[in-house]
Amino acid sequence: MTKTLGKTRDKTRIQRKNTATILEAALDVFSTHGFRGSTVDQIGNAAGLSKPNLLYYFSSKEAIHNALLSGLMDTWLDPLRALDAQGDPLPEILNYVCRKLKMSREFPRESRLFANEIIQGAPRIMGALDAELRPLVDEKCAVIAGWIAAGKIAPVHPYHLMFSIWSLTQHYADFDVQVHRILGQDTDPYPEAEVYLETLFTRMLTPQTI
Amino acid sequence: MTKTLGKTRDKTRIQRKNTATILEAALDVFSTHGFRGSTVDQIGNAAGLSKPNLLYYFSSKEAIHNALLSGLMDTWLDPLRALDAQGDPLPEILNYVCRKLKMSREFPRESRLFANEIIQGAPRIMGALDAELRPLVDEKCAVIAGWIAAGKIAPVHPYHLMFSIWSLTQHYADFDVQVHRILGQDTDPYPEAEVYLETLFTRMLTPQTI
DNA sequence: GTCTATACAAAGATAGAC
DNA sequence: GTCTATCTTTGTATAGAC
Repeated sequence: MTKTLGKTRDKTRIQRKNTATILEAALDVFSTHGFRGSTVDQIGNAAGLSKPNLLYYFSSKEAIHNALLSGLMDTWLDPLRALDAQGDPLPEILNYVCRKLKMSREFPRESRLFANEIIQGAPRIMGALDAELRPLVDEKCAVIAGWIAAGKIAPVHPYHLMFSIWSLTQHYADFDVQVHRILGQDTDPYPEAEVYLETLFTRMLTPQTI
Repeated sequence: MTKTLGKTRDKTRIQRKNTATILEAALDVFSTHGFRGSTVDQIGNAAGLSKPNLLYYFSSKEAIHNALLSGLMDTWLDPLRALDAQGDPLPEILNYVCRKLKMSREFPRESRLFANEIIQGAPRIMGALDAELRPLVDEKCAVIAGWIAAGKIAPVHPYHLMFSIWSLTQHYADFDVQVHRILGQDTDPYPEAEVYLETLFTRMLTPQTI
């Protein structure tokens, strides 16, 4: 609102910074407690801002949640988009598994945010599932079906293969607490998980030449 | 409080019926919205009882939730308890997978209740994880390690094998909405899931004789 | 045992001063 | 842009009539 470019850019910089801080804090809170289980106060505290100030940047609690979700689906699908129909079938799939596992490791909160949303009936991302997820999955499953038909990998149900990759990799983010209760608090499960999953998919997908 | 056995039993019968109705309704609501996302009103409506009447049977919202959780862990571990160290290794594991998948099919709400709890940090069942889940898992993983050492099944990390069984089977209950969005609303995913999982674990665990 | 009415606390959102 | 104070709604739980 001020006239000078300098001040305008200052404002924008603060806004950007606070917006980012809020989203960061909100990710923490929403991913742990779910949408209805989270309060604006909690998010404010986590962000170091007062409740009214927080609502100066976002018009409502739901607006914050939407901002998080709207960016999420895109990022979430990146590893699958990178699956290359022209590549070597088995390595392509193993690399996809690897990328997905890396996402769980690096973005566990995003994974839990997504999981919370799906478990609770996906009320806010049902549209994105139909518009973005399903078409991409259909496309990539067709690729996999092609590889199977060509005898490049062993025959399996492409869609359930997809489900298995998701569930196996996301488990380490979503059920993190349980994994650590079993393996011990100080254990990093990811290195062994990577070995395990590579073994699993290699054995399952290697064509039987007998 | 009445003197005659008849009336006393009548009361008890009503109490049992209403208690069961409430728990049934609460399972519906809690498994969908999580603890903090659920309201006593919702549960009351689902149970066909007024809010105060519901609180006549359970002292608080948390008491209802506790009643559900306390029974859950035991049921949840039954399929794993049945894993028999004396049995044939591969069929034993495949049967465990099968029982676990059947649990997802028959008790999807219980699965989601559990998933909600774990994702949100397991505040109310951390104790049960340490006291019941971990010892049982340790025991059964030792059995599996024995089978591997004896060359009865191919070498894999026993604990990650366990995680993979859980994640693959529970996925069909917890991410039910997503599965149906991908496969179509009217598709029953379980028959093909069973074939897929049997194939997966057979290929992974069959010892390589080469 | 079940209801209506209500107390009480928590949470979302706004007003208005600074 | 940020705060204090406040309004309003919603939600947990209880009081007390029937």
